[in-house]
Amino acid sequence: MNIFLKIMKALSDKNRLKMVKMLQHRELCVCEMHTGLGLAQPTVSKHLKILEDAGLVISRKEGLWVNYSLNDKPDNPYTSTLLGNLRYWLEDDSEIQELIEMLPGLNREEICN
Amino acid sequence: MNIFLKIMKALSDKNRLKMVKMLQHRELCVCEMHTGLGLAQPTVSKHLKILEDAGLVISRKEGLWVNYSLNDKPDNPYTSTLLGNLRYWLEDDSEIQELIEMLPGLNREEICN
DNA sequence: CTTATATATTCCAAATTCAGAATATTTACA
DNA sequence: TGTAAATATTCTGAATTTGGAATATATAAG
Repeated sequence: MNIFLKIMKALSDKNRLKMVKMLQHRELCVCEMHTGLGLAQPTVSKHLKILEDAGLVISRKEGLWVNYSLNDKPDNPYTSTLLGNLRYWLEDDSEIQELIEMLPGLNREEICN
Repeated sequence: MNIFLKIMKALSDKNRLKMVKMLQHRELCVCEMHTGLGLAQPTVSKHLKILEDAGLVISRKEGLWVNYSLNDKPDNPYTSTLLGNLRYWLEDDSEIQELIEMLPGLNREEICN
C-alpha cells in the first residue's frame, strides 16, 4: 500500500503532473523544466526527486546535465497503468497544452548559458 | 486538471484508501467505518466528504444513517478507471486484507447502540 | 588546480493536511 | 414538544508539504 500511496502523492501536485506531461514528449534536463515551468531550480530538482523516488521517472547523467525521462520499465502495475493512462488524460487541458506548445522552443543550449 | 488533482489527492491518504477498499464490498454507514478503522467519527465524516467531493463516493440517507457507497456513475474517465483498477489493486495488501476480513462482523445495529 | 556551470541539498517560512474534542444539525420517536 | 442517536461542522494543534534563498556538490574546461 505504501508504494501505491507514494505514487498517488507524487501525482497529486500540479507542477509534478506538468513535469510528467512534459516528459511524455521528450527527455528534459532540470534547467529546461525550471525555465518551462517558471519555478526555481531547486524546486524543480526536489519535485523530480519525489517523482524518481516514486518510480515514475528515471535520470541519466550526461556531463553537467541530468536528463530525466519517464520510467518505461516500472516494477509495479500502478506506475505502468497510470503512466499509460496519462498519455491521453489531460491532453485537452489548456494549461497543459500551452506548456507542451512551448516545449519545442525549450533549448538547453540557449537556456542554460 | 483540477478535478484530476482532486481525485489523486483524495486517493493519496491511507485511511481514505482503506475506506474505498471497504466500500468495494458493501455500502457502509459512518459509524461502521469509524469503528472498523479505529478513527474518531468526525475524522471519518471529513474523509468521506473529501471522497464525495472528488466524485469517488456517493451518499444516501436512510433515517439517522447515511449510507456511503462507491460512485458507479462517474462523470469523468479518471474516476471510473481508478475505481475499476482499485477493484484488484491492493487486494494482496495485508493491512487491507485484515480490514476486509473484519467487515462481515461490522454490524451497525450492534455498533451504533 | 582553478573556474564556471548544472544540479542537489539544506534551511526556513507560508500554506495545507490531518486528527480529535467540542459543538451543531438532522431525524426518529415518545 | 422534548429527547436520543447518527452524522456534520467548527476549532485547534501537530505534522506534512511547498517554494525559494543560500549553500554544497559534481563535472567540464582551461
